[in-house]
Amino acid sequence: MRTSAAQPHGLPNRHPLQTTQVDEPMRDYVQPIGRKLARHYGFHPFPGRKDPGVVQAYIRHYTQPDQTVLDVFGGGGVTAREALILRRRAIVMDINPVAELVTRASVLPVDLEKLDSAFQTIAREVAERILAIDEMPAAEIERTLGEYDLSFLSGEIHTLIRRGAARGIRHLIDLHDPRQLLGLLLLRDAIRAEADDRIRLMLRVAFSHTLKYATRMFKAKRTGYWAGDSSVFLHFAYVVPETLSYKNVWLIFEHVFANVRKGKAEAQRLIGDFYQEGETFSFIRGSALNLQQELAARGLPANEFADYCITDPPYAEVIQYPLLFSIWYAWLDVEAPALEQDLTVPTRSESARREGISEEFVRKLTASIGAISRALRTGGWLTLFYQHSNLSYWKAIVEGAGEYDLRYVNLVPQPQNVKSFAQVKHPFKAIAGTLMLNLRKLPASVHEAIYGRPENRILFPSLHKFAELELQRVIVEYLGAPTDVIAYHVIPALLNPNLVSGKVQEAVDLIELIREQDLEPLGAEHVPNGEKDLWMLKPGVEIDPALDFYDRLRYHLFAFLRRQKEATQLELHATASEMIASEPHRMQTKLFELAPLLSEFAELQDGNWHYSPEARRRAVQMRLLLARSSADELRPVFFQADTALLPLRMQGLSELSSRYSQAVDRPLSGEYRTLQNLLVAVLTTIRDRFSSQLTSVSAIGPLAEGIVDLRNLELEDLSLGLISHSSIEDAVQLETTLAKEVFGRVFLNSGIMFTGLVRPLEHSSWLRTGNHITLLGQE
DNA sequence: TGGGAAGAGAGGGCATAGGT
DNA sequence: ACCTATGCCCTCTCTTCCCA
Repeated sequence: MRTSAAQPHGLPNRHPLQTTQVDEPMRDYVQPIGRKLARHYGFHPFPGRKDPGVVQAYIRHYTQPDQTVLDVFGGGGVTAREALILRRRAIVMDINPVAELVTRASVLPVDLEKLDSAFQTIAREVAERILAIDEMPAAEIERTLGEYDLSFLSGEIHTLIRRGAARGIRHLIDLHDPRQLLGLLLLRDAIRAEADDRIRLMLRVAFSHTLKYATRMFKAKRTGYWAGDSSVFLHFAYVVPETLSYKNVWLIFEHVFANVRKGKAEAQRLIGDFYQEGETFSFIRGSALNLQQELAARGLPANEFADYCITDPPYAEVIQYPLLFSIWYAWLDVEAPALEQDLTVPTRSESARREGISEEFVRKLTASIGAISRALRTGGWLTLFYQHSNLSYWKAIVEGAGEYDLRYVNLVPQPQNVKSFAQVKHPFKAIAGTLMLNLRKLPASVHEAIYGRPENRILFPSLHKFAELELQRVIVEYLGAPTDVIAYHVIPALLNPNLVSGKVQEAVDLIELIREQDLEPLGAEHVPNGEKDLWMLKPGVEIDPALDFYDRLRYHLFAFLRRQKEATQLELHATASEMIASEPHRMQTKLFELAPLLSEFAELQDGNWHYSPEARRRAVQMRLLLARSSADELRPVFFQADTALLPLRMQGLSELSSRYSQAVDRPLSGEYRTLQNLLVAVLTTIRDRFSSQLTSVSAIGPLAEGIVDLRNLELEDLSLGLISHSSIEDAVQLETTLAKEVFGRVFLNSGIMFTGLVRPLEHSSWLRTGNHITLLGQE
């Protein structure tokens, strides 16, 4: 046991580094906000976009305004935009010149009136001529094309991105129908004539966006004029469908320009005058491998300048970015980046595939992480998006990072709002989201003092380790777990990140193996009142420190009390102290009462705590309702409640909880969590504001009858038990207030449109008829 | 060992309804 | 007229699995 007698009261100081960074990593997933922001979606179809809500939440958590956020694989520029909007300085890097074009264009201040008049000028110049191409005889098109220098499209398309029907296509010029080609040339020259650099930049973004529709790779759908997609974004390859989906270049440009303008206006409104080139924003075109050199060449500080880095590295050869963008490089007349400087390795050799990991890629990725580490201040965080089924890369990243003082802290599974058709088709097998890898730049000793992890320990070097952690998480979070709960939680977790590729039996065997090693049932003599037996961790098993500290402490006390059946306050304090002492950095948090933790599985009688299966059941149901949701901040509010009304509310909530867990199986799971969070917010607010007037909150109507589509949740579905001497007038008044204040407030806070909830008058008439409100499970 | 079947993969956009 | 949420639709290549 570690002690720190040198410090007063035996409490160690905060770790010796005076950093401005938070010690706590992000621990929970973020509610994705999807594609509704015009500044990200519609502005440019740059592939690999990340959910802006996730990026926002991470930047907010890890930084303060005016601190510096770094992204060395900037891509479409989400990090840059969100950082500036949040008033953080952004330094963004990418090797791809198109990434620079899109990112710069989205954050630069642009005079929108000038932009509009520039568009009008171009329209006057070429709109009619481009529209007339559709009526032009083929021979005349050929003759006109002959006047242009088309050598910029003579480049050969790499075989790695040429697929299927596109095998008949060899050069970039083959990708266009002659009419598209002529239209694009006219448009390009008109844009080139624009004198204002920033306006021209915006027009070039619209032009590059136009390229998505103006190639033979675009396949239109039967419905709608713009419906369809280009194979570049659909398959990350050049695929040409059998039938040509031709659209006139001017009509495309007009359509696309409107979207670009809309996204620009939105970003500009939010960034305002915070943008200052070189001051609050820098874009560095170059390879992440050369971060320090590129910064130094621009007279920028190269080391220890960034407070936080969030980035989404390419993963090996999944997408061949340097090859995929060749059509943009040609049309935008920008220099293609050198292949050897790119991280992705353009190879598909059989041997590389069998080995499952490309050494060259790992070497480059590790070097990039080294460059990030040098750029970070000590104590700074690095968040990596990890979306790859091959765990070898994961291991390589974590091991490699340690060499640069970047140490693994934790990992958060992050669901995405946007579901691929693969996910819709195979909800339990396809990758359901991203893993967020949080690392921190700290010397090993400090890192261990804070996070209690030996530096050489890799969290998930194997499937076995992953399964072990998931199993521990279920047992620790839910205070022991019966067999079926283990199966229902751990197996999907194993299947979800695609670690076992549908090999359910293998996962089951693995769980069985771990169970034999690490778990034990407590035995019938310890199970009171016919309670289902719970699997517990064997006493010697070390609980993974990546799990939440309070969860672990609560579990520790739970396991102790379940063995002892009853214990004095003193014994429990001794047990807790022993565990806290093994993690001295925890002592700095203010001394807390054990009672709230204990009350989740025990009752106080005659000065002794007695194990109570009923208390555990209630607590677990609450945790299931609140578990792993962004409503985490609400959790303490619930458990702090010290009023006689709590049991009744718990009853209603428990029932709701079980209804909702049935609803999870329905194809709603995307919306399910949002609505669950919403409901928790509603109920919490009701509790906070109206507890003096209410005796209970429970579910009625469709909610009480069975599985219900949560999207149809309405005020009537919540039953409010009024104190007995309330008059009807009081009730109506209360409802009106609820509808206006509670649901209105939920709308404001969560940003979720839920106007259907506000129907006070109808609900009032329901009350006036003298109906009794039925509490669930009672008369 | 060969052949066939099935699985899986860096999402995205338009149409529509219903609201403001 | 405009905004927002929701519904629905869309690919082809390559690997792995299964069975003869």
